Amino acid sequence: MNDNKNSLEQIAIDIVQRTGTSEISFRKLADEIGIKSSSVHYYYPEKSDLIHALIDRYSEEFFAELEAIQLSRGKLKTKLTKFIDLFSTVACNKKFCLCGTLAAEFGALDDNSQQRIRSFFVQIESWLETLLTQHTIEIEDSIDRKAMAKTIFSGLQGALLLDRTFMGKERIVHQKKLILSILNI
Amino acid sequence: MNDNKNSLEQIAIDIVQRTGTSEISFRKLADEIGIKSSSVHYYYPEKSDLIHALIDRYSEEFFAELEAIQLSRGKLKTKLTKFIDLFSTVACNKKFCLCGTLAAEFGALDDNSQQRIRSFFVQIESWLETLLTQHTIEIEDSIDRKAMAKTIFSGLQGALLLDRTFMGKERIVHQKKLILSILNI
DNA sequence: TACTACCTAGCTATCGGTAGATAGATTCGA
DNA sequence: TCGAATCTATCTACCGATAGCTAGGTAGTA
Repeated sequence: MNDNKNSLEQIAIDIVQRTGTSEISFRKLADEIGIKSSSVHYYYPEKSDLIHALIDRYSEEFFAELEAIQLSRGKLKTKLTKFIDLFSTVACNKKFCLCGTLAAEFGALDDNSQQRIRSFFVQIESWLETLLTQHTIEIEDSIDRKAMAKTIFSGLQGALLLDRTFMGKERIVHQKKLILSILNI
Repeated sequence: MNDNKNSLEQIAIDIVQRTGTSEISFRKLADEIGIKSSSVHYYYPEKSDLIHALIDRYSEEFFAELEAIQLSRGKLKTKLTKFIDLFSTVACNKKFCLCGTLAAEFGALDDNSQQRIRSFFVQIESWLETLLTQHTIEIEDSIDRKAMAKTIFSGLQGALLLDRTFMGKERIVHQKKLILSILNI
């Protein structure tokens, strides 16, 4: 990918995670790297094209991290801790999940963006469910893997949203303790 | 309060809960009730004044509901269920918490709005902690009331955010089961 | 030659916000 | 009690800034 295009996406993703889509504009992004706004339209004809690219890129990067966790050796507890630490890092950088941010302005997005965000959430919940299933002998049979995956992810998203407003990671830590406790690991 | 002012706030709160602050404009709000945008500035000189009013009003209405729950008779389980049902209702209306929405665009807000949102979250967590403390004999001593309050609220906020994108209330239901289960009530 | 990655220049629409006017209601002193 | 003054809630008319977006040009590369 072109250097400028790469920088544009990085900058845009960062702004969205901190402030939402209303704070990105073609002119502002162009100014950041010293080109003209019309040149940004060369890469993304419409703003919705830019948003789609941001979601796709953020998803790819996030799932690459999940794959690394999946491929690493270790117990369920170790892998879940690595997963949760991803959220702590985001909170400490005063950011929120890109797709979480967009989910908060869901009604303002086009259908295509909405579907991409749903897909992002579904894939993460699915990854978590797979993780719990692969380590199935480490947790009790009575635990509903699918439901637990959804509960873990939504709990962390909420904790991240709240923690960012307080510039800490307290709630994520509490969620972590709760998760490890109910899984008894 | 004046009828028009009242309507403006109701409409604005609804829009923010569905789409975020970028979708409200003085002209749009004015059009909705058939007045001119300059008349909206009569009530709210600047946009930030409007946002502050929305947070204050939303907070008041929410805490009125919490007070009603607090004053009702019943076990902890009953009261917690009523609390959680508040979130289910919001999700079913395709909305998200107003302050949650604003928290997602936190970096774009003025200091005053940020402080109001923090205060909203702190008060809710405090209300929950008080609830757990008042019904302290119904749950185990080992449970950290303060931490549990934060965990319950952040979990529900995340579940609400996610459920809205799927137009359901599945994750809220899962969170509810988890909460009642770990409290053993 | 054709493509990539920019540029200049400008369009229309909308934004938040302001100045100043006005009709009707309210208040208040003579 | 009546008229003057003031207040409330709106209006018209406008401002400069910024938004997304487009047409058409160009230097360098493949």
